[in-house]
Amino acid sequence: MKIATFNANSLRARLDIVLNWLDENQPDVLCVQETKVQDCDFPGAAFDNSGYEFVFKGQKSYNGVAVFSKHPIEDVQFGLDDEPFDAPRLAKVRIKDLNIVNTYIPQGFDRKSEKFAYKLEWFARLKKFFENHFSPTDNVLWLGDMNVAPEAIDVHSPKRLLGHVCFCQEVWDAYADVKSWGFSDVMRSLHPDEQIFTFWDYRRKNALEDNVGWRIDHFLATKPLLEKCKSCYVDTKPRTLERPSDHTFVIVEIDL
DNA sequence: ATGGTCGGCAACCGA
Repeated sequence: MKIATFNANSLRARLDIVLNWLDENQPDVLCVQETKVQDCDFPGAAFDNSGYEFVFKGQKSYNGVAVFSKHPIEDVQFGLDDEPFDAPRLAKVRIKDLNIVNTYIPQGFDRKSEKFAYKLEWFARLKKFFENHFSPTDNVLWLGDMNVAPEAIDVHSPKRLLGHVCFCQEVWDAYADVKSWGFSDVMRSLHPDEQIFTFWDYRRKNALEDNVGWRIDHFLATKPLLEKCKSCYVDTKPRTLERPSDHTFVIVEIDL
C-alpha cells in the first residue's frame, strides 16, 4: 500500500496539484490537511472520475482534513473523543487492515500564549485517543502535519530556531509522550542520518532552492506496521509548480 | 535589523 500526506493550505487553491498528483502517482490513500473549506463547499465533483472515494471535515477559512482512498473507507471518526472535539483537525479511518489517523496538530502561535497550552493539551488528548481506540499491536498509522520538528537535523537552523513553537522542549516532550504509546518515526527509521524536509516557509525567499526547510509532516507507525514499511520519501516536484503549498507530499510504501 | 508570503475572505487572522 502506498499512502501519502499533504498539507494543501487550501484544497480549492491546490485542486489541480492534488488531482494531477493522484493521477500521476496512484497512491492507495492520500490524507490532506488544511483543506480550508467548509463541508458544503467541498470540491467533491472534481474527484468524480479520479477513482478515489473520500471523506472530509472542514470549517470556514481554517483547518480541515480529508482522506482519499482507492479502497472502501470504514470506521470513520472526526475529532478527538471529548470537547473541544476539533473535528476539522483529526480524521480516523480504517482502510482494509490499516487504521489511519490523519491529524493537523495546532501550530501554537507563541510559547507564552493560550494557543500553545492548547497545543500541548492536544497531544495529551491525542495519546488518550490512541489508548481508547487501539492497541500498540494493531496496524496503526498516525500521519499528518504535526507542527513538530523532532530533532536538530529536522530544521535548517537549529540554533536560531530553538524556542519556536514547533522546535522547543515542551513540544518535543508532548510529542514524545504520544509516541511512547507505541509509535516509531517511519522516515527517521528508514533514513537515520539524512536531512529531509517537508515544509519550506513562503516567507523565505528561495527557500526550496536553498533548502531552508523543516521536517514537520510525519508518519508514525506501530511496531508491527513499522516492520512492513519498505520506503518513505518526499516528492518535492509539486512544490516547484505554480502556486504551490508551503508543504509538499510525503509518501510511505507498506507491504500490506 | 524581529523582516518575508500566502489563503480565506472581506479586516485581519493563521501559518
